[in-house]
Amino acid sequence: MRTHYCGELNKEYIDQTVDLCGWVNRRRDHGGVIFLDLRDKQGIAQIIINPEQQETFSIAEGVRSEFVLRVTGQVIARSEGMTNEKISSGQIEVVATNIEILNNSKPIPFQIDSIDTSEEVRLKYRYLDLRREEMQSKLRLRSKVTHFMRDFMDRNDFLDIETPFLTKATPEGARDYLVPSRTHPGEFFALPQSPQLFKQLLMMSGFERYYQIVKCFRDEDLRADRQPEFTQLDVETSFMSEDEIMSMMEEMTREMFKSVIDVDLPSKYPVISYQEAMNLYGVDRPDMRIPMKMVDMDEIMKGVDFKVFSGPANDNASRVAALKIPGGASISRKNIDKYTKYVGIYGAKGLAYIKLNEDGPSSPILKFLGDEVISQIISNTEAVTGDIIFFGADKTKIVNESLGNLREKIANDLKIYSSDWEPIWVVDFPMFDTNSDGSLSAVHHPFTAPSVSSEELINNPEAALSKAYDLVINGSEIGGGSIRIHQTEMQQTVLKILGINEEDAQEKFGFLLNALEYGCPPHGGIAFGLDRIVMIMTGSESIRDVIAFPKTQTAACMLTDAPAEVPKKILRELNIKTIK
RNA sequence: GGUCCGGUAGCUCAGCUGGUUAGAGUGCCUGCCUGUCACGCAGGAUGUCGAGGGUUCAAAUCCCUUCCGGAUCGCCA
Repeated sequence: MRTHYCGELNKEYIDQTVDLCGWVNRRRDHGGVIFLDLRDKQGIAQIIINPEQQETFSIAEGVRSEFVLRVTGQVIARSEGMTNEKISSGQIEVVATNIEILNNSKPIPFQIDSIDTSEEVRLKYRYLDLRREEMQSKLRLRSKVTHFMRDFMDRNDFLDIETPFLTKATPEGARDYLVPSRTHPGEFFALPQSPQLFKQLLMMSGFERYYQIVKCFRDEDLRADRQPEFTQLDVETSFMSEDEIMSMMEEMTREMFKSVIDVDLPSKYPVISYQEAMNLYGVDRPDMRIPMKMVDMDEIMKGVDFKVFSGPANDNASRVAALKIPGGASISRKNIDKYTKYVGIYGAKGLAYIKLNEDGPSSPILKFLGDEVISQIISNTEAVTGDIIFFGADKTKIVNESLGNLREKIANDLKIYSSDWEPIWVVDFPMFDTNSDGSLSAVHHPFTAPSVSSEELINNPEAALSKAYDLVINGSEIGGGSIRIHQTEMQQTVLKILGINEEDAQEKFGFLLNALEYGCPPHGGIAFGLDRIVMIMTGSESIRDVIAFPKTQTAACMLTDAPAEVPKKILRELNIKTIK
């Protein structure tokens, strides 16, 4: 139907006769001459209709926004002063000799070239929202990313193997999405939270290198960066060490950033331990673009006559830490109140601070600390005039979370970034987390290998570290993986520590335990969050902006109105009775 | 489950210390206009003020409940 795309036309096509197909982006009717901006997937071209072309002109008079047209015309140069720098075809225009209306359009609920439409409306008319150039380019970039991933994995001898969506509920972890079985009354499949066990089984099957770009499902509350169904690049290898896997995945991400958005990531990504990340940045996914670190104040504060600080400083489960903001003395009282409120959501009871003004330090807590302590604080934080120092003093978890998140919030508010792109590996995660009831749960997942022997593990599980690694870019956890347990005894030990008895283990994933006994190779892998990668590459605020048809915060689809009730007859077939 | 913000014309929003017939911009419709590119000018139509209940002589406005959207804590191996 077409010979060219609107967006590709430029001076080189002058005098050519072209057939264009697309949507009417805008119509400008001057009475005697009509301009149409015709839009296709490549861009926009201006069509001009002169009254001499009587038939064409009368068609153009009836054309409205978003009509679908096929336009035949001649490319001509625009005369000086009439070019449009905003569009790629702005040097030329097309004189229409014929217009065919392929379809008309009702007036659309919002303008395609306007961004200020509520997300609610955008999602309801997602097919119109996706016509916007911003959305088109984000999904184009997403396609480039997946294409690059497949190409890289294929070049490195990885096999793309599909795993089931209808599978078995996993122990621990997130809430499962369930699918009723018609043929097994009262029984349910679970949609996979990840293909974890299947990819491990593929290693036991001898494929050695597996990958898949695959949907995962978790029935948990949504966030700006969390959807109930999301996509992973899932990878598993045999006979590769942690270092070998990390270095290969580094190469993958480095080449990907270069090829997709022309960004040069460092030739070697820095590595930080979980413990150090928590101490310095308060989070396990540090944003290394921010040139600020937390400074430990426990030693300095142990003896001060100020219980708010000395209490936590002398308690092993607590800490006192400082966060210096360069140039932060200009932060207003009002904003300090705002930040105090902000850290409150993480449980902090207050936010002490010292401002370093021209005329010396100023702070409501100066009188409690004394000159010597204050000068120690200033020297330890390397603070200078014009800075502000914030303090956290509480349970370690509260201090880390409040100062860690405050660090990111202030950096964003004040635009304190030392660079644009900073990847970092976080390693040496603990194996287990202690629950409120004293029981243990896996930090990564129950198949992650510890970096200690099974004797050491059972003797002191809380202290054991795992062979897990997360890749963090700009404070966003974009990938995580581990070396897996490949020996039955170790796997049983871990399950035992997690409080899963042998019977339960057999019932829940006996297949994996059995498979371990038939020559399971050492193996490990990683999974990348595709949506989050595309988010940071496109600078999107919301994960919904990089997914064609996303769900709202209540996990509903505004377009299709899913989820929906189903006829009683169908429920009966599935042996399901609803309570409500 | 908790906290916070929002819901008024197709869209974006103002109005909210209660008080005449609920406004603006934009879109839409009509007319005029031969160089615009967010064209311009003139005129016109368009509202369950998210829903339900309450207070009141009177509710978009105050109170309660509820639904929807968003941010976030918990949750997310």
